[in-house]
Amino acid sequence: MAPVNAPQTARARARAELTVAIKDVARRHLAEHGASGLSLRAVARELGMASSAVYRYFASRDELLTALIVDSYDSLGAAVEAADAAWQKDAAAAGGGDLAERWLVACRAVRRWALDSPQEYALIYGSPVPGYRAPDDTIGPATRTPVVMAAALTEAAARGMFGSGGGVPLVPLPPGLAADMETLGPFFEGVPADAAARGIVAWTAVFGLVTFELFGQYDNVIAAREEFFDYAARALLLMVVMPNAGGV
Amino acid sequence: MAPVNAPQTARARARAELTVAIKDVARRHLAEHGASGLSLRAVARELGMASSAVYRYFASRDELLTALIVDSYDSLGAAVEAADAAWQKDAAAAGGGDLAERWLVACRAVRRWALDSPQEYALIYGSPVPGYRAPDDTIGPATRTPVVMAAALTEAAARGMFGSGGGVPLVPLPPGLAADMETLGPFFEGVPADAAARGIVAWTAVFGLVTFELFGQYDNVIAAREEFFDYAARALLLMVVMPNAGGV
DNA sequence: TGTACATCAGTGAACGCGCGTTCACTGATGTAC
DNA sequence: TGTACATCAGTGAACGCGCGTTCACTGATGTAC
Repeated sequence: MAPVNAPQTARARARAELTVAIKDVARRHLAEHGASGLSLRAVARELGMASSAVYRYFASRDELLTALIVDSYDSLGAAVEAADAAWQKDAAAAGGGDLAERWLVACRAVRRWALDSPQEYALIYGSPVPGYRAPDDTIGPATRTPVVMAAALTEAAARGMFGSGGGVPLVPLPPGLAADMETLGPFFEGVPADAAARGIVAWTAVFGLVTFELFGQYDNVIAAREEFFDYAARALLLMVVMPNAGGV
Repeated sequence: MAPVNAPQTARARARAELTVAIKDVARRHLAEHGASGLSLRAVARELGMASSAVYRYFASRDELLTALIVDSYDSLGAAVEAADAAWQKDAAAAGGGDLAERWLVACRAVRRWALDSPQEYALIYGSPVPGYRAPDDTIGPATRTPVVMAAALTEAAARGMFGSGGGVPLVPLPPGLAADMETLGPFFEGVPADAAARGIVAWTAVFGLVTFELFGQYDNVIAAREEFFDYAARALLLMVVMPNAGGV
């Protein structure tokens, strides 16, 4: 296998560039017409090439769509990771750092990204495209964001916020759910299973908030969007650490 | 204006029936091809009529879509109201009734309806149809479900679960959000503004849960769907009454 | 009750459009000797 | 370094399809007198 930075042939370089260009145009079309309105012909037209030429780069419309989905997950994941890295830097400087802040920073990064790229958000968290089945390539990129959000929890556990009991659930989980949490153990090291389950609820809820805001369910309901989102994110965090929250 | 049950002319009756038939077929097509794949021509074809004939019933594709959206909101609202009415009947018989149960019953009704009619759910809570703007007729029907969910909260307030302080927020809200909650006052009689705000978070989160389950975000994550949903709904309720939750 | 007219449902052809995908081809770029 | 061949990008025409919407029309139903 050639080294990553091997001198590319002109052909290979051109190919890589056009692949990116096609995706860029497709992304813009997505933003204007939605996923089901994405057309290979329109993309080709805008790039000034024959529609058949696009088939040298993507074998079908679905394959182009998959590439956009993977890119979107990656883009969101990178944004959240960057926000978390910034928090970690500050925390290291301050010798510790506020975990609630860490959670909030991740939540805000999700919301920011979604507001900045609403159609990409809709592509990955909105209604599934009818007749399209996402291949397994999307799983990895899709995991990046929840992993960061889980990190705040595991650090909370490391700091002993869930009590020295360690793995003993503070609220018993029904058996099937307990088994699920067992499987997810690696993502929640040291976190009691019931708190981890609530963590998944909180993760879900954050995307619920963003979805409602973006898809118009808050029109005529909530005007102070940012204030509400922050308040909600904080309340959800309290829900996760709930049994210890007596004095909060 | 004619009385509601006035003897209709044959023409009027036929019109009403065909209107329903068109919507029924359209709903089925929706379930198979999604909102953007809904085609007037295909609906007409299945009904054995000329595609132009549909225009006697709906002035455009968008108008048909609006009718389906209104129907969907109404269908969900009716399901949740029915579940709540059943709870109220039991509660009256038992002389009170468990409010947590009331909340749970409403949440489950939302989920059940969504699992039974996934494309209708996607139509109203999924990605907006590109180029389609929902008219104001949808607002009323859209309100039915949150109204029921808010009822559990107001009854909790009536029972004094938020303390005798009444309207005094237990956690201060930022000013813009406080103003929003002021506006929403009628829906949350007697409920402290901060608890009402958390109520909106919980409402949002429930739909977030349903959306994640339905749109595949829990694939390979949560297998015990029902157990998880119930657990989540309970945790969210505790979040709403949080400041009093010390012993729960 | 009977007739004359107005209303309405439904037809079928047409307009003008865009789509995904295939295929035989030309000409440029890359590679092996 | 130079030549011969293989690979690949891009073209343009074509296939076969479906769509929303309009329009002039026929014939049935409803209504006013």
